[in-house]
Amino acid sequence: MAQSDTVDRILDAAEELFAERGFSETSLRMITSKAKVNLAAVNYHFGSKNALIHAVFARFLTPFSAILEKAFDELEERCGDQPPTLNQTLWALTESAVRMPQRNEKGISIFMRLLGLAYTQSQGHLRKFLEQEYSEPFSRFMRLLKAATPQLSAVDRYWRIQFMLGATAFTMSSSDALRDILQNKTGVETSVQEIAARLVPFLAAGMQAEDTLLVSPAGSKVPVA
Amino acid sequence: MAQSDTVDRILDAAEELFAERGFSETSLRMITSKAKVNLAAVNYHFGSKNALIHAVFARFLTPFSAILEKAFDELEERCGDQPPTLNQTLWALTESAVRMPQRNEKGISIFMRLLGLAYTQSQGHLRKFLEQEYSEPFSRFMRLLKAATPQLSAVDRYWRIQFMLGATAFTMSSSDALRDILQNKTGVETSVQEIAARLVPFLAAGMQAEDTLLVSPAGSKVPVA
DNA sequence: TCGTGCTTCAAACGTATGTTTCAAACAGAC
DNA sequence: GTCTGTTTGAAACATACGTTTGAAGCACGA
Repeated sequence: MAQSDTVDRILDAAEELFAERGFSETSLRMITSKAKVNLAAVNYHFGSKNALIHAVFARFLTPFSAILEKAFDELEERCGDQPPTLNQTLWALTESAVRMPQRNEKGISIFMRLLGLAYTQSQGHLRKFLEQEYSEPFSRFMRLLKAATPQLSAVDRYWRIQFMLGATAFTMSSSDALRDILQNKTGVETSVQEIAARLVPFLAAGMQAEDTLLVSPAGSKVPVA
Repeated sequence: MAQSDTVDRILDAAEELFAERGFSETSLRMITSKAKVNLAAVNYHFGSKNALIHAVFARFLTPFSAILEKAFDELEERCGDQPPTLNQTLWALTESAVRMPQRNEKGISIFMRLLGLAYTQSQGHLRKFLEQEYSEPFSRFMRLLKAATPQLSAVDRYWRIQFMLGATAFTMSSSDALRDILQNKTGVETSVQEIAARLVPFLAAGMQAEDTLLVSPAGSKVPVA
């Protein structure tokens, strides 16, 4: 049992339960009983439930952001003086995610769902934690996106990035369920890699859409700055 | 006070608080004190907290699905024998949402956020309720999407619809926060209508993207059926 | 062998939740 | 005015939560 795997068992159970049910809907008692660990162990090892949530994210995000930085380094080096294209940037991101060493087969989709929840559930402490700890790779990604889409206005780009985040987080967060539905309907099996392969062209096309309509087809006025 | 506006005051307060904080994070005591109503009134009028959640959704969705059906009727009539285009279908949806009679200025964004939460927070009872009550307009929308994208394989269409749902639900569910961030950064004000006006072209372009990559640029094999 | 520091354990703490109770207040019909 | 059914009110209920406590268990160097 070496240096007590209690910590890891708690993290594994918490990660899975949080992804399934959300943060407030998951109690420490659920976590500790799934991890086969005493209730007090969470507060002993982590201090509080919020700190446990942070630890779950840190265990994944810290190595991921390192891999991502390296991928961006390589990409920029390969491109020389001209900025990487949108497709290249998006692929660098998804490849980094897919290449992450995974604890189990559900690894990626669990974490995508957690990232989606982090954005969606208004857990103030989590947002603060993520912004403080991982602002650098995030803003670097934003800079690459900006360079890859010089034709967009800042406002257009801002919203389209939100749309991309949404499509990604949402799809990946429910990728298990969506895969199962498709399997039942058509018998088609789908891997996370395939989903990514379908997602990237969708995002790139949306990001580079030409027109932002000024007036809806039905005639209602829609002012756009 | 007619026939006791207690019910409406509860619904108003619940709607707003749910949108701000999510369902489990909002207690009945918060709701009743905001509504200036006795705690027991919720269980008296609605039966349970879950039933209150359903009532909040029903109050908006029932008239909305009626408006939506009418919009689809008109659209199909206008198009005669050929199916409505993708843009027309998406606009029929967003126009219906925007044209809904609103209780106050926050009306739409509150409800968009609630819809996002409904998809995101895994409240089993809510999902069941929505599927049972509003499956018809939803599946009609799916049928229109299918007719509008005959060039897509069933599998491609399936995934791209998920991407659209994700971008929409995610953006709308955090539209307030995203608007505030943009306002702080650039001073630009944004209405829900404007977000929709930016979202629709993004979705349409993504939906009609030409290529589904077979192999990632970095060379990893990504088999696509 | 003993003692020390870290870890586990069962139990309890205080607080907050959704729900129930039952009496008081109320409205409208007779 | 009185009766009847509906709505409100204050209080309590049982349960679940995150957290704390203090004793027991354990590993390991002196």
